Amino acid sequence: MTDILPASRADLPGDTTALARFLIGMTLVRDLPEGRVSGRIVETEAYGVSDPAGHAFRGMTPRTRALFLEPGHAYVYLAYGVSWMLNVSSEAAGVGAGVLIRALEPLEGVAIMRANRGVERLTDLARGPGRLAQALRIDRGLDGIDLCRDGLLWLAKSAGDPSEIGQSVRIGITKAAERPLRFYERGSRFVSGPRALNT
DNA sequence: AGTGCGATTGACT
DNA sequence: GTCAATCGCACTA
Repeated sequence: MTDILPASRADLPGDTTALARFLIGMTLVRDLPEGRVSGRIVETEAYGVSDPAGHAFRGMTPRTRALFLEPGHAYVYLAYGVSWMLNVSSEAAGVGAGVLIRALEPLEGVAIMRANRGVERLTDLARGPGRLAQALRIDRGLDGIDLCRDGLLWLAKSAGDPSEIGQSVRIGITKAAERPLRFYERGSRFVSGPRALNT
């Protein structure tokens, strides 16, 4: 039973940076046995072609296979042995690139998110890539799935008017750290990172 | 087969 | 503000 529909792949920009910007304001939906969890995407980072910070920079490996799928597939990996990260594949099939989803504004299923996270504060549920994955119970099992189909995890069209989008350097990387490839909903309380990067 | 290192988070001074 | 946890992976040999 859905009152919202999956995004169509044809609508997704193929260009990684354009996709990172495009995803701001879209809805990410996770259907769990207990019910639906969803959130508005408020922060992304682009990891495009020829980007030394990108996991596909040195070619395809077993882990990064999903980055080479056509746009709109999930690339999920474990960071620091602790936190799961969700990316949306970008660029044409065979080209390795993607967009990291860094933060959500909770919409549906807040009680489920609280249970998954073990915290109460609304702004702590999905602010940060590892936290949002925990809130939505995202792990390796979702690696490679098509986010443009109504399934376990999928993308839906914009959840509200596009607001002003800010741009900054990416968070937590050392390679190519100067590139301004992070996008966020300006002023949102649900965006991660230092205050200086949310202006 | 061994090793160094993160696209982070939460606890702590 | 600082810092350790934790482990899969990519790289070297």
